[in-house]
Amino acid sequence: MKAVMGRPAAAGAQETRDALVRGAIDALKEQGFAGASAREIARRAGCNQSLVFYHFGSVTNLLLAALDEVSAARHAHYQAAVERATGLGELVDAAEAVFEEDLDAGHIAVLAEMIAGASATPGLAPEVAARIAPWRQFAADALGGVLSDTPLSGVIEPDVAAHAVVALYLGLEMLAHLDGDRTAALALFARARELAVLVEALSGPPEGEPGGREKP
Amino acid sequence: MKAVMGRPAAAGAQETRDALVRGAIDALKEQGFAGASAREIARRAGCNQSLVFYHFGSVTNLLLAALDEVSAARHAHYQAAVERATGLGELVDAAEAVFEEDLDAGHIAVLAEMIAGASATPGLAPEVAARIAPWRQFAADALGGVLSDTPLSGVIEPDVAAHAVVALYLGLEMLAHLDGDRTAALALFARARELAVLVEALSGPPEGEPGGREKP
DNA sequence: GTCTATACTTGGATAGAC
DNA sequence: GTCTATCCAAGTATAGAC
Repeated sequence: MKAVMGRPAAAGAQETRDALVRGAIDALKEQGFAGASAREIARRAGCNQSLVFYHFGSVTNLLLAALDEVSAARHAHYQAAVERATGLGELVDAAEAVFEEDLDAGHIAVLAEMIAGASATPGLAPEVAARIAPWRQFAADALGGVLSDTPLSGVIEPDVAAHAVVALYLGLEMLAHLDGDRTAALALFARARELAVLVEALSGPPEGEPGGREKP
Repeated sequence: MKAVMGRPAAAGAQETRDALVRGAIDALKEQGFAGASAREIARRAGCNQSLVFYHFGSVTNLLLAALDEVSAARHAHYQAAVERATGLGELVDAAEAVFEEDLDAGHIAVLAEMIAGASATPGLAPEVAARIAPWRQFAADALGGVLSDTPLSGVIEPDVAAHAVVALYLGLEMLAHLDGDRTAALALFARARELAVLVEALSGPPEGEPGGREKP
């Protein structure tokens, strides 16, 4: 009843891999790229340092696996949050909620530290860049779907704005993490919401959903 | 004819300090926080590794000195560029010009790497944060002076927007540096300029400068 | 002030026992 | 698959000669 599937027989291998990835995420979040050593990650994972190399070949590969994990989890989560948003204001709401979650979980910190650390390790930059491209694409899709109904559609290109959103997201995370204070970022989301509803008002109420919402 | 002033007698001391600071800036830019070691910096400065500790006490102190140097140079330069801008559109122009200069000189990279690296070294975060506060303040002043004449003055608070500007600046630098391509950032500045002149048009032409500019 | 030499520490990576 | 033991490279920092 064992080793019947394609999965290798040994017990706990996947658990160890997961623990190492989790440890890498936490290490990047709390100690940065420079502090995310094989020894530190293994300590957090509760296993031996050599397992980093057994399972991932190198520390760099493990860090990239951590970035993959975060990217996949985020993509699914963003998708769900954004699909619920019907207008620009709701999109800002979704962005704020997701921003706080990411901040707590250290997801954006992983991204930021990997970008900053890419300068140190030859060949790492393109790998990181390839894993960021989907984020930009996703932001572009979300913005494109919402901006089309507003007067901004003529002056704002979704992919240009998406680049700004990703950059802003990154910068806000770094500043918030630096001084352990996210109130400045939250104030910004609040203002963005005001601007969003202002723009929505300019575009005029669409034919659907005139006010009260009734189920047919 | 020597050692008459308050300056210590020895020759070339200040030159060495400057070379080390310059080496630290370049190392942070090209190899990141993790690659900015005493040995690497000294190699770039063309001197011995031990001089880092003689002049600055520790690598961390040298990196902070590099951040100080960049901050001071930037502040003076921004001031001059912003004072020339009379409207929102010209402010965007100034921001773009300064952004490219900073990108080339590695100034923002120093900032970004120090923020990212602050997680690795205990006690570094508040030091870095203290050196960023003036940037935010400066952006707030520049925005406050320009926004007051536009319809945005009611919905945008200068210090909130300043935080966003600093964060965006940081994020754009990181992304541009990551894939060695600043076209996405430049496209963003182009769109921002369009939006700026659009807002300026909404606020109506002010009494001064109706069109042609004549010297009285 | 600058250099060489060196002590000490940490980290990446591999070999081999279990 | 996991551990211990170990090698080697690189980094911080200090001491002492010049």
